[in-house]
Amino acid sequence: MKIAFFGTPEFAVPSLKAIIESGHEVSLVVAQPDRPSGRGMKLQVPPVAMKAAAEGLPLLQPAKIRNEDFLESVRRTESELAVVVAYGRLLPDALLLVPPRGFINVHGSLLPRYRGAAPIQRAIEAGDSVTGISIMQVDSELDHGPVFATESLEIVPDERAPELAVRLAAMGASLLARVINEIAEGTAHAVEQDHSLATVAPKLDKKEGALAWEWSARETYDRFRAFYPWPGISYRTAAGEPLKLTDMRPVEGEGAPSTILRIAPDGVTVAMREGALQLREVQRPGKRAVSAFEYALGQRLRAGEPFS
RNA sequence: CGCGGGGUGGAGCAGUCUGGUAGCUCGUUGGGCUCAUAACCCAAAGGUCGCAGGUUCAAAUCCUGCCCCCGCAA
Repeated sequence: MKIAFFGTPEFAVPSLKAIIESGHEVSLVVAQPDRPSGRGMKLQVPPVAMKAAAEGLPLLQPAKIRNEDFLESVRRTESELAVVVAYGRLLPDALLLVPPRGFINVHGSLLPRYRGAAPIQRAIEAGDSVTGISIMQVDSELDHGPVFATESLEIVPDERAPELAVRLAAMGASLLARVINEIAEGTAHAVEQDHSLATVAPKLDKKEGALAWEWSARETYDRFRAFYPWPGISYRTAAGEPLKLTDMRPVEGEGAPSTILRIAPDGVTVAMREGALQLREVQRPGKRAVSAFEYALGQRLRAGEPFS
């Protein structure tokens, strides 16, 4: 089959690779445009675009996909099927109608749970111990179409979003390859989602990473794992300066929230609403990340006083 | 030319605005005490204050250029 591929970040690369290796023809790769980012605002090439270039595949990085020019260039590929994995934009209905077999999507959750932009992070944030991959037919509503296949994956206790994303991306790629073959053979079967069970996983917002002392140690740690490395968990010190908490773990302990229970080389333990957090590494703006112990030394923090 | 912060004994920081004997906590070494998980007491060693140039009687501190590290934003 001729297959068009829509995707942008690292998460989508294994799926693209799986299609290439499946022997089907990748007729076109579409990724978001190169965007300035990072210090100095240098132009960054999305991982999928890099992979496409390295494989010598036809590549488009349109700024707008809601126009006739773009639709026409997809039509010209005469693709039978299109695959979308974390492309980063909603696809217009007119585009969905172009390939005869439509679009299928690799989604990082067990649908109908966690529809939306950040399924992996939201599963970790919620403290879930299991998540998974769903391969579904794209329809005009967000992550709403019938599901061809799912596979679940255990979230290991201390796992952070990037590690889980890597494992899910690999799993998604092999499940995708299987579904594509079933579609090619005509044996694929999609089941409508139970929409009454649907939940939404909105994209992460920077503000969500602002630590509140009313959080329990457990909640904080789950958020930390979900929001790592971005937006991360940060705290505003008494001096009004933001402090990123770049490594932590929940520990036993109790006290008035924000009280420093212990300062030791392996970390600074601070009481939360429930339980305590051992802060292991922190980072001040403009500074490199240092162990929480070193931070405490430099800031002259003392056990028994509030953390700042 | 996107905005901004920082480079001070081994570590983390203060001191820079208002030039004039280099300071704090920790670590290290030696000694005492000892049940000591950073945090018992005493003492000591250890610094070309990122690099180069300039201003000045005098520069960590003011000016210029360069190198390195990092945050924001996306």
